[in-house]
Amino acid sequence: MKTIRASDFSLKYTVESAQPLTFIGEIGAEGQSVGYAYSNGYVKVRQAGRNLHCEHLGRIGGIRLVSEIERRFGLRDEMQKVYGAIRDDAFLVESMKRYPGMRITQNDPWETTVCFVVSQFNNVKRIRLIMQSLIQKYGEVHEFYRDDKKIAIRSFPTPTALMGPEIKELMGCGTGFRAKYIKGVAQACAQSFDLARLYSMGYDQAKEELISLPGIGDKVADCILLMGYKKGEAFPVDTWIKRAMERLYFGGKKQSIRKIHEFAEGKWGKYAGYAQQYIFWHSRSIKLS
DNA sequence: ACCCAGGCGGGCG
DNA sequence: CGCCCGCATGGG
Repeated sequence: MKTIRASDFSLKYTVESAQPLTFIGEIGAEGQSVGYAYSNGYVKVRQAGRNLHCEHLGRIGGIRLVSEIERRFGLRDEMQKVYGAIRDDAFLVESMKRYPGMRITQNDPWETTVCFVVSQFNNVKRIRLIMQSLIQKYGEVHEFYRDDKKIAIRSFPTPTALMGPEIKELMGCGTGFRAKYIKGVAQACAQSFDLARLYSMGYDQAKEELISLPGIGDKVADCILLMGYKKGEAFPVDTWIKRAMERLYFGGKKQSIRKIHEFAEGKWGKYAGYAQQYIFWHSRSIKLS
């Protein structure tokens, strides 16, 4: 068990706000406990005020626990700079007031890719169900012992595990018409496409690479770049963001996705991803229409 | 019954 | 480019 001190951080808002949706267990009313499976291990994090209590079972990729938690939950982001950069609008100020400490997480690129391929033309609750269903059906089981109690955890299925099944079979997990994309992306990532290569690429090039994969377009690519690779200039434009941006900055007039990208890049630069997250979660919660 | 959900691919002008 | 359509599935 390790304890990390963290200010300007809310585990609850961070995990609830529809970022990659594969955590284990529920966020309670207190909001303060969450578990994640790793390729051969399990991490549990609980927040009590400014203290973040972390424990792990098994390995977590050979990385130090504290360092991994800091990286994953965005604890190294300088929130005062973030807030300063996006505080130029009443809507954003209100969102920051409602969800203080909501951070952009950084998740496994492969898991993030599948998550946002599944997200297209779908809703948050069902995305969570589908991801859990894929894990249950195709994830590898790992067993750990704590206090003589056996704990079994399934990790997220590898590309190889998801390229094998027939499309019909993948649809059994509720993936619908996205099954063919999942299979296609899995095949590419298992054989020729190296997701790890994108870490060192610039935003534009990495985005172009991702869009070459089946089922990944402008919006899904931005989600992967933001929440898988932590490229801060990524600005995913979904239906909520498009509506909100048109209303907030274009007098309610319809805009093309490209126009919205240009505006966001000019206004927020490398903090655009954070602006997006605060606009997205707030407009969704108040059902801005 | 109808509408929508963190879109994408393909076809058209 | 921009526009339009179909697409699986489940919940309001």
